[in-house]
Amino acid sequence: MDKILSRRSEDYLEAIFNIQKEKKYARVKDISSYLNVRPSSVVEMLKRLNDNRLVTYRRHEYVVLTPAGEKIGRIINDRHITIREFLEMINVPRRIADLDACIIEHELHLETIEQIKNLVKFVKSAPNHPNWLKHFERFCENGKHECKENKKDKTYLLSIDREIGIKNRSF
Amino acid sequence: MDKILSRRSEDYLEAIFNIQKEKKYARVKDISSYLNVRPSSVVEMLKRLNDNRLVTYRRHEYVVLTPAGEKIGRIINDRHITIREFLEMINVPRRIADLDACIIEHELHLETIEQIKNLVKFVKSAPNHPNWLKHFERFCENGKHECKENKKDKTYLLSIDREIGIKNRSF
DNA sequence: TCCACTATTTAGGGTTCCCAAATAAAAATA
DNA sequence: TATTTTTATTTGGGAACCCTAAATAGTGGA
Repeated sequence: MDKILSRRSEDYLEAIFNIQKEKKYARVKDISSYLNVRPSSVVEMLKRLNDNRLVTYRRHEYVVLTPAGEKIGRIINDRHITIREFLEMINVPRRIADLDACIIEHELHLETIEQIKNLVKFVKSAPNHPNWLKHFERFCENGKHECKENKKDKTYLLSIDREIGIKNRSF
Repeated sequence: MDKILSRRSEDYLEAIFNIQKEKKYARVKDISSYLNVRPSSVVEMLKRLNDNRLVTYRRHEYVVLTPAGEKIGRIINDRHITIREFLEMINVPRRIADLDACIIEHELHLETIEQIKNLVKFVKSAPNHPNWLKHFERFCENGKHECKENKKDKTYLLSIDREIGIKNRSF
């Protein structure tokens, strides 16, 4: 399942996907203003996407995603959200997180996205979630772990070692 | 400090940077084989980079990075390493981590890279570093945190809360 | 019907990269 | 040094992608 589509095509699909969430189907004008390009550019792209069976497009009528197109639109959108969430989680400012998500949503291998998704879930669902983040924030500020090497840590660590089956920890 | 260079130009700078680490200066042939392109393509690019004062290039002589070019080459390479480290840390297979790093090393905002770098440092230097990773691995496998809600955890969490100044935790 | 809005076609442009073939220069070797 | 081999450069072209302005055509509401 190699990369067929240009990233720009994916942008269009994502745009249509998002527009469709609001209004049964997208019009050229909608897409044009969503992506900040001229209508003629949209029409050109729609033809391409239509040829690739990613949208159903008939002149002067409507544009809707085919199942294949919707799948891609959804995936790209999902990646966007995942990446943005991850970046925000590690304190990248929202605006930048969003911009960077726009870029890399197109580029990453499945495995990579999957792991980022896992990481986000991991941190979010951790029993000490808000804590982890606070901890990280402090680390960003002063480069140090704040609760290093005290007794309770060791107790805790050893208790986990036991749980997950590590035998010898060298502190 | 906006983006001037194409990602491909950055690839060339990174290539030259890496070649220079071995052999005072890079030759057309070296770059050509490093990037898997024909010599004529290299020459063309070298001219462009020379015009932009990113390399010093005289025909039939040598190619070296200018300070400006070296700075970029180093930055891109550094990003590559950072991103790859991050991806490997979250269990993306090495090959894929490397490929994806190749792509996104060009694209991200400074702030984003900075935070990824911080994250890697944070995890690596954590007192319970290998543990964190093991923990994450398990989570990837079964989607659950393995040491949830036991007493020792709570003790640990509260101890950290105290340290970083959180008042009321709702378990 | 006529206007205003939207969509489409046409024709063209720009960027970025790449390559093959011919040529030229440099290096190696006889 | 002369010749061969290796490397570099120039020239000319091309493909992929995306975008636009201007002219034209279609659609729906007043």
